[in-house]
Amino acid sequence: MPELPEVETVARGLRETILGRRIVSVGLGKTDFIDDPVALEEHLPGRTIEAVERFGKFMLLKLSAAAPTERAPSNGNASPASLFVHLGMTGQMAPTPAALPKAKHTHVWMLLDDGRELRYTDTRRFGRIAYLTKESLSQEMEGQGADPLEVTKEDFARRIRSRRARIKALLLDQSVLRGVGNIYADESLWKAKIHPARLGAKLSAKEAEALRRELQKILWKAIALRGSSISDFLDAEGEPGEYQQHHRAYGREGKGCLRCKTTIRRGIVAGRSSYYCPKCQPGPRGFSALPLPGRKKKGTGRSTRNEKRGSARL
DNA sequence: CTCGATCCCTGGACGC
DNA sequence: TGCGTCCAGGGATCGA
Repeated sequence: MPELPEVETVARGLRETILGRRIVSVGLGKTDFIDDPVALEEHLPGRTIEAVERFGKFMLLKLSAAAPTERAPSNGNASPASLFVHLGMTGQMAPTPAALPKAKHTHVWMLLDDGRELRYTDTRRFGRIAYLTKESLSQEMEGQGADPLEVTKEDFARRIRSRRARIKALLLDQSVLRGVGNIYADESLWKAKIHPARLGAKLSAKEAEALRRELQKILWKAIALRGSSISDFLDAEGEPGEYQQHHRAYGREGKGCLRCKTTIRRGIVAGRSSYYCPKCQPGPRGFSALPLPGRKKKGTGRSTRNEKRGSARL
């Protein structure tokens, strides 16, 4: 699940390896999840990758204006443009020698002028890749929330404490903050001792500021460790990150809290699994955790279908 | 405004 | 060994 630190890691890797390269041609595999695959074939060839930027959870490969020669004298290719890349859950983007066989689920490959191919693979196809003009780019950008690495105390408090949604939902909402996903939301809430199901408006100014600080510290540290590799995240060099070894809450259901030894529990907040310490992070009234995936003992031992709704209404 | 439900998609884990 | 089911989750969308 590439979140901000993982996407930043990929972007840094791409900056080291593909800047200045020209795209020669584009090949397409399965394209049913791509908005406009033809635009990739039409508008990418001939352009140089001049910059790689990260914005929240997505990347922008900034492209030069295409040379106005050949059979495209001067159509839409005359202006700079961008290649938008969102890795979704399982997306990977990496340059590979063109001679090497393509990995399964390689959906887009861009032949570069040095004989490598910039390949986009995405097992589950939750990602997104699109050619954007200046206009469609600015349309993408509007509605994006604050950069969590840069957001000020005042701005963060305003975005959180004025809202009646659960804090977890707010952290995940890309129009509030761009780049935070399930892992770093849970990690920062644990560190700041705030229960994921609490309402944004119910956080004190002090709590909101603690959350902002911990979130920033965690994100910077995760970037330094090249992100978390929990399922299949690999950076542009095909290397996993290391931050998963530092998770304090995420994925630790049933294990002891690293501060107080209380058993870490899991509940559903904002439709997502949320891991928290019931003692360090006191929950709002009525919130109940999912039953621990326990031993099967009496009867069937199978938990029933409706037990899984461990969320709770406030 | 906020919520849950549903869909998209594949692979890994698990029960039998 | 194999089959069925559940689950992971970012984001869009729809109805309550």
